[in-house]
Amino acid sequence: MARMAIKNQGNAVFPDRAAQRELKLEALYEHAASAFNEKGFHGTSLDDIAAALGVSKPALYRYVPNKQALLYRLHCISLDAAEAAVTEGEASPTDGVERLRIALYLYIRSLTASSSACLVLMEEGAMTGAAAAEILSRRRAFEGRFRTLVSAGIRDGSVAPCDPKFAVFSILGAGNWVSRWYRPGGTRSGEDVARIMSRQLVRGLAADPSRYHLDGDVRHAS
Amino acid sequence: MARMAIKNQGNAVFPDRAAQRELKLEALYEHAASAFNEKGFHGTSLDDIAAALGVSKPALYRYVPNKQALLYRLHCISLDAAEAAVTEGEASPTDGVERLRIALYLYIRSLTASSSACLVLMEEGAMTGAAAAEILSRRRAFEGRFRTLVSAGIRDGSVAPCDPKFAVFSILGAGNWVSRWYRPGGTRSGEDVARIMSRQLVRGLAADPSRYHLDGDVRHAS
DNA sequence: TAACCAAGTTACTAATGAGTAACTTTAGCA
DNA sequence: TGCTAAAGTTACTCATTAGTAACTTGGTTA
Repeated sequence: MARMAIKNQGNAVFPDRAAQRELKLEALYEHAASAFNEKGFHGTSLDDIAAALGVSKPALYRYVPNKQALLYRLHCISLDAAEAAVTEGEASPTDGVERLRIALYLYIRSLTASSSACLVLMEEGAMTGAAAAEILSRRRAFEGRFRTLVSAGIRDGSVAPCDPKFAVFSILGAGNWVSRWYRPGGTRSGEDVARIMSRQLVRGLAADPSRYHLDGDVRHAS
Repeated sequence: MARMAIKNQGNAVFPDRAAQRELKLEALYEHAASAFNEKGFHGTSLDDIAAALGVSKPALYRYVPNKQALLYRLHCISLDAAEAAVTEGEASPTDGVERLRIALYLYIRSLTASSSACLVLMEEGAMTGAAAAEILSRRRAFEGRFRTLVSAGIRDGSVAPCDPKFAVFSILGAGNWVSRWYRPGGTRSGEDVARIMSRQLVRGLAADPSRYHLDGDVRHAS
């Protein structure tokens, strides 16, 4: 058995095993997230997920303590990406409306990049206990930062006066909806989708909409 | 068998009973729809719904043949309202962008008017068999009519050149999201919400966005 | 009054699905 | 080579839940 593997000594511990495990964990997250999105949390059984991964249900318990915890992890992944997007938007050295567009662009792009980041459309009541409260509060804080971006844009004159609450509901709602219809491998990349939609949506709020052209995005407009 | 019911002749048929039944059926639809929206189809048990209505589960089977059929009925109610909205928009004697705005306004208003009309955010895989195909195809046709409105607007010059597919995904996505956060009894009526959002969203697509002012909608923009 | 039927009840069944126990196999390592 | 633990298996348990059967009650009609 020459699976001797000199690997263990110097640097990595169980180099293969750990890497394999990481890959499988990611595959689990991807499959679980897309199944939850399509069939809902309660509509997806662990047997379904296990079968899709080619293992038996108890094998999943080596990776995740239980179904609720799996859902919680997925929501965290999703929120991490969302928060990173808005953070980068906030930090951009430009005016209010552009910061808003950048945050929205990055957020939509994150939704198209991986199913794991797509739990936004999920039924809200699926999570229970303290975890539910935590996720809900992060989600609200995320929306709050978008509202602040809108308010700042109104103050600096780059966003037309409007009610930030509804403005954010509009643009984030449209963004969230992407996870419903976007599937990788279509004619448009995730970046394309994010660019087109973020422009279109922010154009509706801009004090000077002419800054945002849609022309470049025309397809079959006869 | 003279239960041809002489009662039947004059005016009302089983005046009390039938009216009661109708009311209870509507209450069932409302409760079921809002429960499905919050907790998902599979996350909502018939026992839950029955308890909320103050009856026992088997009583529901006097009103609906089974759980799938209940879901189907709710989707039909939802689609009836949606189709009525787009039909009225199409028939409005104005230009393309305004027809689009009117259709969107009526659609959003329908979502705020009753939980029964709100199944849009539901997990798609919940319905099975021929019914699923029928609902999906009606939903697609509905979206297609919106795309046609956008294309017509581009042709008559009232809508800025853009990809109708993404334009419709944006505005309907934002509209659908309303069913997630809107609850009757807030500071804004369903009509308010529909008016504000439809204006804002269509402004992003209009060839001349200055037609759509957001100013009237300002609230706490500090 | 008697018959009837709508509307509801309690008590069940059959299936599904989350989670556990106990066993097997294989990879890594001294 | 032999030890160890990770990774996975089959076989269960227990709770939940869609749907059914059989019975009770009360209003409506002849």
